[in-house]
Amino acid sequence: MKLYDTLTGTLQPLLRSDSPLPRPGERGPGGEGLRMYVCGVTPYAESHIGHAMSAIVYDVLVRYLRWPGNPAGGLDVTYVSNYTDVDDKLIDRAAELRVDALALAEQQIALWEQQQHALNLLPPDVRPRVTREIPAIVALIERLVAGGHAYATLAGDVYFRVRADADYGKLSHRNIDDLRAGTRFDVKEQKEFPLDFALWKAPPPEGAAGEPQWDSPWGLGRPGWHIECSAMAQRYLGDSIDIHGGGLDLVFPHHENEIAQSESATARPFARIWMHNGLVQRDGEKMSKSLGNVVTVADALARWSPDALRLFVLNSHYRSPNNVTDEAMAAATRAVGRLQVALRPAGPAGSASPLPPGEGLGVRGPADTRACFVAALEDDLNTAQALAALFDLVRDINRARAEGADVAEAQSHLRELAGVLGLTLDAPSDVDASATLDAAQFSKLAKQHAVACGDPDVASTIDALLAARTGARAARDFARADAIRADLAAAGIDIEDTPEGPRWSVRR
RNA sequence: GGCCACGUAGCCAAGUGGUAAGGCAGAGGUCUGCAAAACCUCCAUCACGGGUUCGAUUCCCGUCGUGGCCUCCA
Repeated sequence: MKLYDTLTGTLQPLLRSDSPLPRPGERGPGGEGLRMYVCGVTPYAESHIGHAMSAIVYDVLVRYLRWPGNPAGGLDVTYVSNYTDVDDKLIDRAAELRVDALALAEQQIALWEQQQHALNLLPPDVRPRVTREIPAIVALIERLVAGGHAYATLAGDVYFRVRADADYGKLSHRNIDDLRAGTRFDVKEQKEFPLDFALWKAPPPEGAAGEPQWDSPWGLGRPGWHIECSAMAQRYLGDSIDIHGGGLDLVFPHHENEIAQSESATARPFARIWMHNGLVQRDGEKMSKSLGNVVTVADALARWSPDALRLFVLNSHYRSPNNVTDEAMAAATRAVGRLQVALRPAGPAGSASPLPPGEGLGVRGPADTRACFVAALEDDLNTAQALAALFDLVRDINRARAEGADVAEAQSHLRELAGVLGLTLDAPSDVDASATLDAAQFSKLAKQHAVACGDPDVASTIDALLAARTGARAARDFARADAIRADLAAAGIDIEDTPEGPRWSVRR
């Protein structure tokens, strides 16, 4: 598999002959498999669809790498993603809300974890939090100070010495002079150099009201923004990792500073591949609080299914910006429906197909679909192309089924490949969905059409109405049949007549 | 001001030095009592202007436009 590496600006092979990676169940030379670290959220406010997009991208990468169907035969991946639960924004936000900063973080983390589950995101193997990693962070800072890469000030802050890092700027492809020209710092801080950044922050002179703080060799304080990721990646994955991921907006300064810290401390390459996902836009504009166009994960889940959201994300390349529009989301919703329809059982049992499995499946067939799917993902995780292969298989399945062929095998391929992308394709049960509809409205409909129904629940009422419609059709009373259908449609129930009888579904 | 991406059909969006996947929408057809679903067919010359090349949407330069980063951000 090749992935685009921000550091070199090129596609890099993930698996190199000089660094054989272990298979599932095996242990690598260092006792670890493929090591992947992804920068998680700062839990100071509700997560938005940008966080969801990022999480979905890395989720698919992990699923694919672990999938036995990939050319490497499935890899043992250790996936670490952090929570930065101590941070300026978090402290400011807590002060605004007059709540405890750590409590705010706790609450937001709980919400986001619930949403991650709803989004069918695999939990990372390790979810470290800054507040629980202070010793590792302090140890790393001490190491940097000892090596001359950092210095403490009289105020009790510790700064990273950017000028001591010869290749500072290599990840974001800038040089110190360009960066310096753009600085807007007040130089009242006791920095040696304007670009030096904080590793450890002493409480402000006016007092650290409500700020979390810990003891350290430099006095009370808290970690700076970037050091936590260096420390946590190192603790859980080692000095050198295989993949480091995050949003494109983290390239500078966050990842630039991480690479500076980690490599200054260890003198070893920090990550083999730096992966960055593009950012979500809303109607062509950046999502931001000031524009008031932030779509939270809760908003998104209320409007669109997890599969639709995921398909929307995967329909474009992970490095491109992804523009969320109502129209695009509606298209994704319909597309998910198309995948679901292809997975419906072929027909009534007993009408067993005379064709052996695999026959009649068009020119492509499941094997070719798999090959296209794999080739697409091998090439820098081209999920859009992988999806195209899935839709080709959908067409083949529908066509073959119409011809009476046995499509069960092809369907299981479709289900498996969709699963690699994290698509569940489980349509929520219509009976369940109907429970949320207005029962009174439907019983009124039943009365209107003079249909008797013993059970008051919506699903039973619909079944009774449908039975009446079927009777009307048999009697060629199409006016009555169509009136029932029209009234159900007006109430949000769609009807399809199939060889097995009428099928109803809740319109979403 | 500095750095960097991108600009493909009505919309979303892959991709390639030799005339462009897929999804949604639309048109016609098959099926259906009529629909729906499904299937078949149709629907773009790739922002604009130069250049390199036998040939560019794909490479180079410029223009315009959009977006990102440079300060917090997935």
